[in-house]
Amino acid sequence: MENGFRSQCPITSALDIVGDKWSLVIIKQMLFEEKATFTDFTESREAIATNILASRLKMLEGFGILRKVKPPRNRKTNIYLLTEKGLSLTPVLMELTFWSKDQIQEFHPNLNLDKQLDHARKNKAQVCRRIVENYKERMAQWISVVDAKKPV
Amino acid sequence: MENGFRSQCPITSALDIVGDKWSLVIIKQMLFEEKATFTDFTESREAIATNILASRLKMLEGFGILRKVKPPRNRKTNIYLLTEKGLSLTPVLMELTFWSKDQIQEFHPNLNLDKQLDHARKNKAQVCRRIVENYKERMAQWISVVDAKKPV
DNA sequence: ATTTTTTACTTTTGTTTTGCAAGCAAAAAT
DNA sequence: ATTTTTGCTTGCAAAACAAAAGTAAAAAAT
Repeated sequence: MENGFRSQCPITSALDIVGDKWSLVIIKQMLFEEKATFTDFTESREAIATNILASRLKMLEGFGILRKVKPPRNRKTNIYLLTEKGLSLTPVLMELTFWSKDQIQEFHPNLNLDKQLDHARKNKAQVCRRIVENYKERMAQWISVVDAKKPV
Repeated sequence: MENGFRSQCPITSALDIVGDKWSLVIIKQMLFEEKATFTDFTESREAIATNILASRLKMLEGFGILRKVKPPRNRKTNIYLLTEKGLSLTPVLMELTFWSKDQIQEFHPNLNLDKQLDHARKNKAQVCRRIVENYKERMAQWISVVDAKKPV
């Protein structure tokens, strides 16, 4: 293979990128929990170590799943934004949620489940679009005019 | 948390179970590549080490994602079968496939992509059902009459 | 303008998970 | 009865992950 991927299988190759303990958790925190800066992530109760966080953010940026922007009037803080490539993992995250609700409550009775999960399950495509739109609206403030002209 | 799960988040909790390097690959090999015995897995080109394979199979069995059966007339070979809990990960695997096709071909141009992926994307629920049915038909031979009476 | 705090990391030092190679006992095939 | 196959386990090296501390630059407070 000799390009870092285990095989030619699309599933295995996807997992070669996001199939570790933290990548999808980071992406989920961005998409659903308003996390956008380095400290946002460190303040989550799902405590990821800062060294791993730094390396995962770098790796995900390298694959174009997220990108860093500087907010205007602050040269220190970085805002991490999901790209289209990252946002297109939304269906994967949704299906993991459905599976969790159906199958792992027996091991973990205290799962925090959205009350509207049944609705989401019946309207997957629509709900997925709304999640992505909501994200983009929330994050629009961080996208400078000059960025907005480029394809994300 | 104190039950082995990182948080109450359904996504994170699903990843606490199948979010490692090999679990979903093993499940994929069972569902799509006819792997059913220990040596079947070891003969795959996605070479998983036997110690890890053994520990993952044990772990997945513990979570009820797969189960072991003895084929009639052979007391040595074990057949590993996906349960309903395992089969219900099919949508996750499908979405990973779609993401792969759309987003990682640029890093991995030689992906083996099914010619019918576009059809699958437009008929997700139907294709998912067919995949599961096909799996069950293929594996029916290993399910003894006595097992078949119990819920899978 | 100087000090303090915040932010975004890096470094160090373990520990755990993964990977490789070999070994092994029971069952099946010859 | 001997050889091969099957389903693992064991021992050790390498890589990933984790906890804690440290650091340098920017921002905020004084």
